[in-house]
Amino acid sequence: MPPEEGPRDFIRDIIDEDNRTGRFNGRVHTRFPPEPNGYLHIGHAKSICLNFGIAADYKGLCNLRFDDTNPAKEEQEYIDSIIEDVRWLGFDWKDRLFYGSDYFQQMYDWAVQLIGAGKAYVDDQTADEISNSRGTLTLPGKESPWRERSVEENLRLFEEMRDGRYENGTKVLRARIDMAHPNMNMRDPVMYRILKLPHPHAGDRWCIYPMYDWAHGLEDSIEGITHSICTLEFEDHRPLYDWFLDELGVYHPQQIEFARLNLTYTPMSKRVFREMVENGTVSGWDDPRLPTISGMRRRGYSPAGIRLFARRIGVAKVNSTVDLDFLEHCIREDLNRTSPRFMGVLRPLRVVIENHPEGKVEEMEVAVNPEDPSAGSRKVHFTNELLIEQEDFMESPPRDFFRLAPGREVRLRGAYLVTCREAVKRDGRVVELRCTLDPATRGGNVPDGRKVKSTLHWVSAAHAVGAEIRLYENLFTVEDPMGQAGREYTEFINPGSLEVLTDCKVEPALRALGPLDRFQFERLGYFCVDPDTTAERLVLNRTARLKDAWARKRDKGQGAPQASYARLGKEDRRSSERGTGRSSSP
RNA sequence: AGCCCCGUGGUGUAAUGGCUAGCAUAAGGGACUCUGGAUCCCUAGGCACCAGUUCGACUCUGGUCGGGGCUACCA
Repeated sequence: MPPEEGPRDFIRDIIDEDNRTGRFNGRVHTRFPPEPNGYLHIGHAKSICLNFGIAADYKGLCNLRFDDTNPAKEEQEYIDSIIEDVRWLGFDWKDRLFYGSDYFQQMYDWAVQLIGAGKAYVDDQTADEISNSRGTLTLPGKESPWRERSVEENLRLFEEMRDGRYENGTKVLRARIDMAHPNMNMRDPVMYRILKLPHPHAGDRWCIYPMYDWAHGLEDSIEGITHSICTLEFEDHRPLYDWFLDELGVYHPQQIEFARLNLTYTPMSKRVFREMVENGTVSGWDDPRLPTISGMRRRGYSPAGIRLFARRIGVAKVNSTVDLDFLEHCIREDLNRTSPRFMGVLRPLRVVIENHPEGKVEEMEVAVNPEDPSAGSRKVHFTNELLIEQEDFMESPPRDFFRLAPGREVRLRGAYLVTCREAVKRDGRVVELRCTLDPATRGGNVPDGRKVKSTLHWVSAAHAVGAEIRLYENLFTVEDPMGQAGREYTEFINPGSLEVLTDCKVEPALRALGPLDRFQFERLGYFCVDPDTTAERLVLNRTARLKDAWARKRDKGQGAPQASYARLGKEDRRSSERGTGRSSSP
């Protein structure tokens, strides 16, 4: 990993101070500790980049550790996907892939130690009784009738719990702290529950499992973590994190909390993703509309773009919401400098070049990436029958429309300047353009220096290959679908979040690309090859549109101030309203 | 109501008692361009409020107002 230096933040300040005082002897050791109960998303990516990024900045280490203490929710499938996703993001934990469940024996021994010190006890109350006796935010809780059991009895009972002598829910081990504590987390929290369930990593060795609060600090301690970075909702848990470590007298990392990522138009919850996957709103955890890592990968987002985003948003303790546009901006920034260019036509319009002999094929040399001369050039075939974008032609254009119109001259990218002589119509619809080219402008160069207002992308009808192209829009119609008072997020699902175009025509060179390969269709946006692609069918995903000043100007003129080119798909909608024919099947 | 955390342009962030409050993005304008892309330039826009400490406060203290979190045998 390159250093990728970012702005300062309060966490690095804390680390600097610790280094200055020698608190951890100059060590910096973080960890990313997901629970394998779902797929990772952009919010996790922020945490991953933070933890691995800090380790890199300070020449320290960062572990990947599964916080797998609840076999009722965890699965191997998730373990596998998390490993794949973190690696894809570009991070390397070397030989430090750990599982909290590998420490269960040590945790058990420590629990015994706490019981021995009179700091933990076995409680026979039911879950309801425990909950009801916890008190409220303002009222103290009531002590359990089992709170004063002898150390010997607690030891025996705990051992019997471990040995499977009791059924689920009949007993728990609790820390003996203070049922009147103003911090609810300190009111004798549960440390172990009985769960007669096999564990995806530990197998069937255990039937009691530790709770998060008990386990997490111990995992950090065992691994020698210096700075245990987590999200804000664990702030109230820190006193407990500290209490366990102090009572045990073991190595004590510093927990630091930061604000989790919120994105406009984007729920960030495994629960919501799961529901959308299960009820078919999206096709799976890797649906390109989802902000899961796997979804973004399939959408065509690049690891470097995501890392750039994570670095730029910074980290703080204020709850905040980042504009989804900013994520797209960062993705575009990376894709712009790395993507090879191709031409492809989403909604084809036939163009016949009248003064170019039928059957004559010219090979044009076009740059692969104007941003990167070292990428070289490619060849595209030019013939007398071409395909251009329907929306690049208007029969009676407004003054600020720069593209093709009857009598207008434009450049065909890398080919010739052409002039539209006639628009052939059928049933009132423009179905073909008759154009002539200026032979002096071969390659797109203009020897006499005359200016044309625009350059269009095109493909040779005879050479182009068909493709299915999937266009994505925001999954939701409002910035905060979860925060709409009294209404369900399901009411705000965007029915137009996916549009499938099946009659697209693209450069044949795209055939050579493999699954997930990213590229730019000039003037259209960034795309990638969907894994659904087969030998017969090329399937492409639109990752993001290019910025489109014309679409913005046009939409503004039509009095649609909120219509962002990036959001509402005005462009697509309008072209179908115009009746130029939408070659899509919904 | 008790405990904890947090308030800097529209949005995301920087400043560590001392230059004109910086950067990014979004917005408006312009230049340039074989992508109406990219790039470059310009403009507008902010320290929640009130006291106090200090030569000097975004920064320290107190209060007010506002926002968030916490009552799982989840993490």
